[in-house]
Amino acid sequence: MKAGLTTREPEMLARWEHAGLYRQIQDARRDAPLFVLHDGPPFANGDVHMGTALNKVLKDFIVKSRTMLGFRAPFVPGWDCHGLPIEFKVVKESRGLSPVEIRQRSEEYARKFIAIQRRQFRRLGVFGDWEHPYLTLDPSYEAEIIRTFGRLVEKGLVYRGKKPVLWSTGAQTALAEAEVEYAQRTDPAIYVKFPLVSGTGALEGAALVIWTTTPWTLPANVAIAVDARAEYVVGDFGGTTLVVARALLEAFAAETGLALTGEIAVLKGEDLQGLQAQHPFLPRTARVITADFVTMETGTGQVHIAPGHGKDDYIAGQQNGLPTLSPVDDYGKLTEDCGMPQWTGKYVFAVNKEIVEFLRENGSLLAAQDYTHDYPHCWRSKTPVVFRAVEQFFIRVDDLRAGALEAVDTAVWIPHWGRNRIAGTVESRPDWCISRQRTWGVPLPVFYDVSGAPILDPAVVEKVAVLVAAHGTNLWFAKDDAWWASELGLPPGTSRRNDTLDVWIDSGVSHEAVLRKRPELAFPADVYLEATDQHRGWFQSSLMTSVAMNGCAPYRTVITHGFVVDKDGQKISKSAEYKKPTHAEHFVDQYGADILRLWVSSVNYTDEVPFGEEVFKQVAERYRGFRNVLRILLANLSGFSGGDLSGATGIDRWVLSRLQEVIAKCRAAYEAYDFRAVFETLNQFCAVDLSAIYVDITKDRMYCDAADSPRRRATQTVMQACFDAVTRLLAPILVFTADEAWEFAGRAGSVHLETFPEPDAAWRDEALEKQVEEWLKLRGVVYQQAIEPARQAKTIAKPLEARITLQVPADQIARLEEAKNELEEFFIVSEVHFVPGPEVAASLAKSPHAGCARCWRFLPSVGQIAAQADLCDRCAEAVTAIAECADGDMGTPSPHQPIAD
RNA sequence: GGGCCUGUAGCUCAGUUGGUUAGAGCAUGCGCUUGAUAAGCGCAGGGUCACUGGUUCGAGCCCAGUCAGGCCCA
Repeated sequence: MKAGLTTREPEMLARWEHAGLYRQIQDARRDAPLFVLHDGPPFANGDVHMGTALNKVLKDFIVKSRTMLGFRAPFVPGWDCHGLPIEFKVVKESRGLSPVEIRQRSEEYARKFIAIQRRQFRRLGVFGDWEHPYLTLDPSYEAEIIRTFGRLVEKGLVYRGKKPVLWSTGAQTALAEAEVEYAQRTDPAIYVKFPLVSGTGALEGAALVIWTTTPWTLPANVAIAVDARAEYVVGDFGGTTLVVARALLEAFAAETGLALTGEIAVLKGEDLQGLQAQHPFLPRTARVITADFVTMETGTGQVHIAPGHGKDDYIAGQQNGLPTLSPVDDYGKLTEDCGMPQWTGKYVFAVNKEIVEFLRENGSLLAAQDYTHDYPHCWRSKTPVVFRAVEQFFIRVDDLRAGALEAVDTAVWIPHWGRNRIAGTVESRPDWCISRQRTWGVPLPVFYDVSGAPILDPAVVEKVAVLVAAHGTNLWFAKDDAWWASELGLPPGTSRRNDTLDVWIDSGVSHEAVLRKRPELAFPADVYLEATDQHRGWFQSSLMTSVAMNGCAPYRTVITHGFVVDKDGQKISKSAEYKKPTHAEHFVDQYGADILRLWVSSVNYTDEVPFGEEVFKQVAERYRGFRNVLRILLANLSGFSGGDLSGATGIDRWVLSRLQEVIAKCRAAYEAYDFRAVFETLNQFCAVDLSAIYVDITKDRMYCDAADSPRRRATQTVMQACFDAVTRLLAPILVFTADEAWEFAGRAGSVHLETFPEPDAAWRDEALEKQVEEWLKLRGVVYQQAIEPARQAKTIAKPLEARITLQVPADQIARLEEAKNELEEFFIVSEVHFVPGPEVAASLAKSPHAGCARCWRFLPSVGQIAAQADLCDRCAEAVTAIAECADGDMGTPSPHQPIAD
C-alpha cells in the first residue's frame, strides 16, 4: 500500500491536471461568497523543505476546507525572486559580471527554482493557479513596487539619511554579511585621553580614556559611551587624573603602565552621562552617553562612539540624537571633512600610524600596542572592510506607528499571542531603511541633479513605473543616464545610482500588486498564514505599506505556525553537520504526499512542529487505519443501490448519531483552522466507532443476513452515510486517497468539487449514545472477566463459542433482557444470560449448542432443519432465498471484492 | 542580555470556569481470529503532568523562580 501511494498519487495528479480540476472548482463556485487566502511568497531558492511544505499544506487545508464549506476560495501562489542569496550565488559562480549579466543570471536562477518548487508543491496535492503564479520579478509586479514607492514619497514618508554599511574599499561597493570573510590582521590598539570640560568636584581636571583598534575613526568621534550601572573610579594615575572602570583597573595598569595611585572618587556610569570631553585633535567635544553594549572585557569601560563607522555606534547615535559623520570616500580615503588637512586623501589603514604619532605628540596617547584580531575582509578583493555611512533612504516609521498599532488590533491573530508579538515589533522598530547597494532587485527610482541632490518626485517615479511595466527593471541597468533623463524629461546632467529597494518592499506590497490587481482576488485578504518569524518580516512589511497606503491592515486574520524541529525537539540546522533528511521530497517519495499531509494535520502547528522518521512511521500507520476503514465500508457497500432505515437496530442509529457529532465537530474545527481536531475526531470515529465497534459487530449481518434483509439494508444505508461523510471530511487532508475512494464508490466527478456534509439534528440521539456507552462498559467487563481468561485458558478460541452469564443489579435486568439479541450481537457472542447480583460481573461457559457452519454462532436452532443440518434457522432461510433466485452455489457467503486496495 | 512562546505516557495529542484512582490514538508485550488477512479483534504494561517553592480544604490547571527548547531582537 505504501508503494501504491507513491505511484498512484502522480497518476491521479496527472488526471486532475488534465481535467483542469482547479478551474472546475473555481467555475463551480463562481457565485459563491469569496474567501481569500493570500500566499506569502517563498524565496525562489532551493528545494521545498519540510517547513515550506508545512506552510503550503496548511494553506491548502484552508483553501480546500473553505471551498468545501461553500466559499469561492481561489489560491494564487507566488514567489519572492529578488535578493542577495541569489545574487550572491550567481556572483560567486563567475566573477567580473556586469550588472546586466548578474541580473540575467539571477533571473534564470530564480526561474529554475520556481519551476522546481512549483512541481514539488503540486506534488503535495496543493491546488492553485499554478499556471499563473505571481512573481516579484514580473514587470507588472515590479512596476507596482515602484508605484508604491512613489505613493510613499507623495505622502512625505520617505527621507534620505546616512547609515553605516559594510564597505569594500577594494571593490568600492557595499557588502552584505554573507560577502564578508574573517581573517587575522594587526592594528594599533590605543588608549586615548579625552579631558573633561564639564563636571565639577572630583571630575574637575580629570580625563576620560577610550580604547580603540581603529584610530582612523577618531575624526568621526562624537561621543563616549559608558555602562550606566558599572562602577568607575576617578583617580590619580602617576600624576594625571583619569576615569577608568573599576573592573578594568588591573588590565589598564598592565597595558599602559599607569597604576592607580590614589582614588579620588567613585561614580556610576549614569553619573557621567551628559558630561562633555574634549576631542583629542578636533575643536569639539564628545558627549558621554550610556549604552548597554559597553562591556568590561577590554579597554576602559568607556567606548569611543563614531555613529558613521559602526552598527552599535549608529544605533546609539540615533537614540541620543548624535550626528553621523563619515569622512571616508569610496576608496577608503579620508575626505577633507575629517578636519585634518594633512590626513585628507590618505587610505584609512595607512593613516592609522600617523594618527597614533600625532596623538603621541600632542599628549593624548596613553599607550599603544599592536593588536592582532579577526577582522572582516571583502570576499572578493580580500581587502579589509570598513564600516562607512552612506546615503540611504528611509521610511518614517514614527509617522506610521500609531496607525499600524491600531490596525494590528483590527485583525484576528491565531494563536492570540501573535498580536503581542507584532505589536512589540511595531513599537520598537526604528525607521525602515529601504535602500540597498545591490544589483538583483528593483531599482530605487531616484535621480540626482547636477549638484547631486536627489529628485524625489512622485511624477517622475510614475513615469519610471510605466516604463518598467512595459520593459521590466532591466531597463534601469541597460540604459544610461542620458537616455533616462531624456525619456523622463529631466534636465541633461541628471544622473541615477545603482541602489535597489529592500526586498521586504517587494513582498510587502503584494497586497497592491496581487490582491488588488488580480480580478479573482480582493483586498484585504481574509487570511495570511506564515511561520512565526514573519511577525517581523512579511506580516510587518505588509502592514506598514498597507497602513501607509490604505490606512488599514491588508489582512483580517493572521495565522502563524512554528518551525519544524526534529523529534528530539532540536532545531533543524541547515549546517553541514545536520545529516537527517529535511526536504519534503524525501518524505513524499518514501511515504506519499497524503501521509505528509496527514502529518501536518496531526500536529499542533502553533508550536514547534516535530517530524522525523519515527513520526512519519506512526502517521503512516494512522493512514492505513483511515484507508482500511474506507475500504471495508466500500466492500460492504458493493452492490448496494440504496435502501432505508426500516430495519435499523440500536447500533445503526448509534453510529448515525455519532456521525452527526463528528460532522459538526469537523466543520467547526475546519472553520477554526484547527486541523488537528479534525484529525483526532475522524481518527477516533474511524478507529474506534467504525473499525473496532460498528464494522466488527455488523460483520455477522453483512455476511449472513439475506442480501436484501431490512436489517442488512439499513446497515448499508448507515455505512453509505459514514463513507460519504468521512470521505468528504477527509478530502482536504487526504486529497488523493479521498478522491480515489470517491471514484471507487462510483461517484461522478471529484470529491473536491463537493461540499462538506451538514449535521442532521434529527439523527442525534443522546439517550442512545449514553446507552451504548453503558453497553461498552458491559462489553469491557465481559471481555476482561470472561472471554479473555477463557481464551488464555484455551477454554474457547473465539467469542462466538461463549455463553455469557452477566451479573447486573436486579433493577437493570428487565431493560437488558429487552435488548438481549442486540447485546449478543454487540458482544459478538452466541448467548447472553442475565442474573441479579450486587455488582456487574461476567462469567463464561462453552456453549452447549452446535455451531452454525455459515455464521459460526452456536445456537439451539442448528440441526433443527433436516435439509440443512449444519445451519441455524436464519442461515437456512437465507440460503434458501439465495437458491431460489440464483443458480450458483451460494451456500456460504461470498467474500466481497477487495476494493481500493 | 531583552521580547513573545512552549515543556502531560516511547511518539502525536486531549485534559472543560482548579475538585474523586490524569485520557485517546499509534507504538510495545501477550493472546485470539483467518469471511477487512501486506488486514481485523481483545487484554495488558507504561505518566512523582520539566524542576523548585507559594496561594488554596484541594493544582496538570493559578502565582514566582529555575532548567530545557523555539522564533525574533541585541
